[in-house]
Amino acid sequence: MEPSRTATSAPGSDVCDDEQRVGEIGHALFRVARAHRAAAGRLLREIGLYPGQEVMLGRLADHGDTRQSRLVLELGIDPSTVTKMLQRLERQDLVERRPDPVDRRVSVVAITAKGRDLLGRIEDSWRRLDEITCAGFEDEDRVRLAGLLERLEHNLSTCQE
Amino acid sequence: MEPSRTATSAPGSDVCDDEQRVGEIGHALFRVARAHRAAAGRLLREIGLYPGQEVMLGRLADHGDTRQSRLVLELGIDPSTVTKMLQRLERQDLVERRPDPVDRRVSVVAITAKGRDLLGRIEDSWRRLDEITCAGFEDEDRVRLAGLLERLEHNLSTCQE
DNA sequence: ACAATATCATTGGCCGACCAAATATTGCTA
DNA sequence: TAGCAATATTTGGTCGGCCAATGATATTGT
Repeated sequence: MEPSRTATSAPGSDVCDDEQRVGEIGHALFRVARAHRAAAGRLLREIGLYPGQEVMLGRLADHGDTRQSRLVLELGIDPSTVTKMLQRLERQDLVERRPDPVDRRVSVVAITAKGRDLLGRIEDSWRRLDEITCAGFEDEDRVRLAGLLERLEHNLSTCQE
Repeated sequence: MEPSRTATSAPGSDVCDDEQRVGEIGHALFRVARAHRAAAGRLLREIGLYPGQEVMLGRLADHGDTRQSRLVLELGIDPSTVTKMLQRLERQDLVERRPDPVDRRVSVVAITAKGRDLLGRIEDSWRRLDEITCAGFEDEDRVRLAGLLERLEHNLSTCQE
């Protein structure tokens, strides 16, 4: 979503500084997000993955067997997205799913050895991506940006509930 | 793309501060981007649009008749994405396309009156989104964030070329 | 004048992401 | 104990986004 420039110059109303800046952050965030995701996509494609899949694998590697409903909560994505992503990762033998012995509604997910073998390369990919993304940034810049992003994320997750 | 925590604790190597922070910005950016786009999606759905479409309409409103190849360059998205988005907007009578009288390879795009009627509501949507996204931000915060995002975008667009 | 190259847009395919609806199962309450 | 609510997952559909390939047209070089 990006602001239209015509919108802020409605007939008969002066464009003050506040109005001029509305949408500016959203505008910039949208463009950065798209470019970041595209760059991630290019790097991940080198190891046969798509953006988002590496997050899933990393999380499964960290936490071991996990039920899908927990993945939905902790990754913050739609249940159907989790199902389809896992189906694709399963097809590539990177994860395995099995029914819960106690609760037959539940699927439990685990990373496979093949999936685990990718973790090193995944780490290399996002390291390279961050080197690109934050080129020229001092530690102070990174800390400041991380703080601002955290506040944005908090604002956006609050509105979602 | 998000860093795996296991990755930074390789056997036999101490985890220093630098390593700990690798991927952190990318990690945060990924989550903020997703939440921001999801929130944009919800707001835009109220007026029958999808994220990205409002950028297209805004741009066409600002610049009048535009060839598709120029849209590709200025919006920074794939030609096939532009084609398909315009096809959907055309189906909704929000844009119209016609062949260039001089160069038969070229399609020229313009916003329709119906599309133009949406601009006010588009402006309302991104205004509301920015209010949510930047809740609690002082002007200084906004300026600082805008500057940092601009640097990120520049880094990411440089790597793409 | 013709061949080679470049440009423009489209198609097919895949993916993550969401929304809506459906199905199966479990838990809770009267 | 039965009925209902809640939970878990899946399916179908849509969209933006990219990659690869293709066809039509224009430009450039010989």
